[in-house]
Amino acid sequence: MTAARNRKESGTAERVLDIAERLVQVRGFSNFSYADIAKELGITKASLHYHYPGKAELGEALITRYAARFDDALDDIDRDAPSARAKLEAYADLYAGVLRNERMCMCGILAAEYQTLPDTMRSEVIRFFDDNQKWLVRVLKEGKADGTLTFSGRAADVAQGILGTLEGAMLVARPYGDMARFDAAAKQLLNGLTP
Amino acid sequence: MTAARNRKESGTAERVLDIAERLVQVRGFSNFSYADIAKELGITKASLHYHYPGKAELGEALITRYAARFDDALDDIDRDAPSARAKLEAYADLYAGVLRNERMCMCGILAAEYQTLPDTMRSEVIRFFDDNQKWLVRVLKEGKADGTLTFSGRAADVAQGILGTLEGAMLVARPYGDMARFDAAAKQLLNGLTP
DNA sequence: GTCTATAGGCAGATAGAC
DNA sequence: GTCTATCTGCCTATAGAC
Repeated sequence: MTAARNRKESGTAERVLDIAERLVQVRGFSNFSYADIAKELGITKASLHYHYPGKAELGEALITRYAARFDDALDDIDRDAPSARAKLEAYADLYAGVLRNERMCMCGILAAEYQTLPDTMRSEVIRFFDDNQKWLVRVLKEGKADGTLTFSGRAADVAQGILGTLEGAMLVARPYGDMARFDAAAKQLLNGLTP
Repeated sequence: MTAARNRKESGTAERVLDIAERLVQVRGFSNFSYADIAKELGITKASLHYHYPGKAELGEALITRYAARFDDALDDIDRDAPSARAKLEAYADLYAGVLRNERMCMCGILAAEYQTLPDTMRSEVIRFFDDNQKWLVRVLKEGKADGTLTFSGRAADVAQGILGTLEGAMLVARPYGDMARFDAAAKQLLNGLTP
């Protein structure tokens, strides 16, 4: 692991991901092309195939990086948030931040396209959701312990509910272009988990 | 309005919609083609253009029929359900029935593709959501009156929350192929609204 | 690493015969 | 209404020069 790999080296491969990431989150995976990326980056389509041989490989790289960053964000929350309840708020804020950029959660939009995705991408989408739920389960249990969260039923079910609710809130709020819509949903969700 | 229009006349135009509807709900609007429909129906692509001049017109017809049927289903619920709470359960069951066929709500999947949809389709998607929320607001108010539902905050916000939660639960449950996942989310949602 | 050039396929769409 | 034939454009992908 070189120092360069730890820094934010913006080589071409990384810039390709930056552009493709936005395109996926706005239009969906099957609604952007190598031509779109090439045009924006100022290189040719053929050059893109040097970095990512096919669209499937590009897609895998996109999810991998996205999931890793999300994971880092969850670590940050664990470090900084003073309570389980605060962690959950920060978690909802992650989603809000994505929506504020007029994007959908990458794995949320990929879930909608799931039936047309290559197998490798499917597995990564599922893993993203599973990892999120694992984190949420831990936070829910912490919240029950520290008294900042309350819920009935299995923590795993509640975690799945939280994930689905936030994904759904984004999905529906984005066509309206209405952040308040998402915020209201997030607030209700949190209220339902508050003692 | 002829008798034929009231019956389920399965002329070609209608059968095209049947096939396209399934394709949209499974793959998404931009992931099926006239060729897919033609092949399944046993006619040529060119013939499809006679019934629906372009994909945009086909898309409009799809949403229009879907929304009309959904509206009918809501009327049925209003007629048959004994309480507001029962109406809400029946509403969630509508979604469950779609998911059971391994489909996504049509307007949910179109919401994910929203940025790539023709304007006319966009308006219809929004209208579908608006109509749903209007119905939900009425049911929520009925529930407060008949004592079968409880909630705090504005009914409109709660209605939006319900819609988003169910759409999100479908979105995430479908890749897992797990109905139980959706059912658990729906149950939690209902529990949160039960006195 | 990036280019030009091109292949091969599929998309939505149209003209015109029947 | 449905057909054959065809068009134009975009897609992913590859070969090979620089």
